[in-house]
Amino acid sequence: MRPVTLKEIAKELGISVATVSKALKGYQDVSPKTRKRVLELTEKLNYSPNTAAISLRKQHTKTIGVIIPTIVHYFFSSVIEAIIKIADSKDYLVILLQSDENFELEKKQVNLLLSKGIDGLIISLSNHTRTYTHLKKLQDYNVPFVQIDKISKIVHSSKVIIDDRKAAYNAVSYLIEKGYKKIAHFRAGLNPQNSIDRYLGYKKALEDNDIPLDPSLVYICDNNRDFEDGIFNAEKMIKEHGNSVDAIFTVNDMLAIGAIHYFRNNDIKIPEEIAVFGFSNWFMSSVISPKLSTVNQDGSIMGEAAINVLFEEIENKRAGKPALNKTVVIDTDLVIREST
Amino acid sequence: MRPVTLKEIAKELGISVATVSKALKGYQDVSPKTRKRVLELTEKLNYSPNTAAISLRKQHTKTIGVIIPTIVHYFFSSVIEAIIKIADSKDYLVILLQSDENFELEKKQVNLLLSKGIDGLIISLSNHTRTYTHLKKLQDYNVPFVQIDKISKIVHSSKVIIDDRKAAYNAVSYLIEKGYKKIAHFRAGLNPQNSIDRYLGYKKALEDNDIPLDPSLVYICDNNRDFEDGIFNAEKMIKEHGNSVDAIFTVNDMLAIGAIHYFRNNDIKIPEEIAVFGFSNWFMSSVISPKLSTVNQDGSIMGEAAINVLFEEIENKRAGKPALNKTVVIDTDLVIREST
DNA sequence: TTGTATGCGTTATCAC
DNA sequence: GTGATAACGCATACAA
Repeated sequence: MRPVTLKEIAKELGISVATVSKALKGYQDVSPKTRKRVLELTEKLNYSPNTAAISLRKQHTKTIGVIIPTIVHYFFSSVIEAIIKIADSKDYLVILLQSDENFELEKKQVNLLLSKGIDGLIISLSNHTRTYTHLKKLQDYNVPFVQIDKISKIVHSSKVIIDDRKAAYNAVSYLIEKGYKKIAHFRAGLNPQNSIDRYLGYKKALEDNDIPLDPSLVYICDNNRDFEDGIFNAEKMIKEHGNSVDAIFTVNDMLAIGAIHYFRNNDIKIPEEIAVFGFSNWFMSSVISPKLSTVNQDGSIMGEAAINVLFEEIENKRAGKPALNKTVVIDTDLVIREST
Repeated sequence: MRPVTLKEIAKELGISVATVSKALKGYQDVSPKTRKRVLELTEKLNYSPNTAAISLRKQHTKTIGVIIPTIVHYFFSSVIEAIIKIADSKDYLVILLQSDENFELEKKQVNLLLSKGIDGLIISLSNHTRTYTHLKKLQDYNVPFVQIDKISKIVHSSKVIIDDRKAAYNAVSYLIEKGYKKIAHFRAGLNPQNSIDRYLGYKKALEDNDIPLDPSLVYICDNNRDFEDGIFNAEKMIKEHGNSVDAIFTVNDMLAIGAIHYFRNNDIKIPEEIAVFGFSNWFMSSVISPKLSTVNQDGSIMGEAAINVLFEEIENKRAGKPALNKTVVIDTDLVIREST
């Protein structure tokens, strides 16, 4: 069985394709009687228009692309879920691609999506993205896009982010207020903007409280195995600093959980001997023991904001106006649990 | 800037569209000189063919659909990741939809995808799907699809599943061998095939070891808040049976983790006083304390199998052959950790 | 070796 | 109120 087409409907009814089309679209210049016949038959035959033909004709696809570094990730999958839900409710479909933190792949995927003719794109950059010709290309072709979470500040586009610096600042300030003095930081690689900003927030909080920054307390965890990295660096830290460190602020929850894992296995009490503060508020962080204090970063809210901004941009483009290039900053808050 | 078309290339070169098209497709009946000119110009102008036009012309879209009950879920997101990766490597795009365990939505999404003209579909049914006209419709329109994980046995299609019954049987048998005698079961709702089969495996293992099935030890957890459900039913169980129960086998890890949470908060020692055996091997299960024994169910492997079978079906259809309707059973194994 | 013509399914313009 | 017809961009059978 093949999908029924306008032509077949028209033939069956003994009228022209044009009339059928107009009847379906509710044009006023078609007689009620004809409209009724058309509607009945299309209903009966379960007609649904061919998307490719519409895309070709109307030059839009009603689909948007989403490129994300990793899908199996509590935060990102929440983002994706929100995007898909809202897109679906507006009859947009979403094509999901995973860059795998691989810049070349990311570039290829943008091109793929471009040739596919998506109506818009939501993208979170890989950790290794340092050139932006692929994003420029989107601009050249006038494809609306919004960067989320891991963004490039120098590319002009709409953005949805959290204020990483401020969030980190707040977390570390909280630790200091609580009386912790020697606070280590487990950061990610040198490149991702997130990692930089969270580090900067950490640094600023120390400065503002007259605690000198000790570079030997900053551990770079960048081999993409966060849990193991957390264990590894916790061990390293204890070797290098004994039990003098009284708190750690980690760039994400997984690293924190790895560290907690190490401390528990080595009978180091949390938070008595060392406090641990994470970042993201993964579901997991409320389930492990001790429950992790962390920065709450809500994926659903970010996803929702992203798709809404994207729709605004699409709307805007349709109206012939220039891109909005707005930046939405999502609120974060501190979730204090047992680990601090 | 608009994407360049064949027509423009042809005009620029002073040749016909047909020749350009053929040159690009590597047909032999075009002179090397012409081909070279075409290739150079398309390269320079960054030509990439319009997907809608190709879809319309060739009656395929090079995209497949995926419908999943919940995206934010370790197992399913692993499945999705694997599907996307392999699809991407074969230049197929994937449209992802979430049914949210909602049957009406699932139906609507199948129709949406159908009118979109996907080349194939991978679907995992919602817990509330009990009629299958939407799947039949896929068959009517001859759209290859494969059911995964949560499937309907009565719908004929390719399937990728695990042997839930056997896996559950093995888990419970292990518990019995270990000496546990009064083994409770936290199951999911009455409908999903998974839940039924795991229950059946549990039951069979008891029978084969001459342990009478005690219906009061089977708890139905079906309000979609697994962690809380685990806590709630653990409490209920203790109230009803005191400390006479010495093990629980749960239909998924989240439920197990909820139960563990309750036991720890109430100073019930695991596994000394009660053992807990989960199902799925979520990442989390190796990170909590005590580490959870569980059935390992690998999402990547299932995703990979699903997309490969789907491609086989697509290939098959293209060759004009009838659907394969093959069933792939993915191996599971027991991961024994600290909770048993 | 190249070009012409046709059709994929739909929409929109314009004539009737 | 209805119907040809062209166009969207591409691929292909056939003619030249």
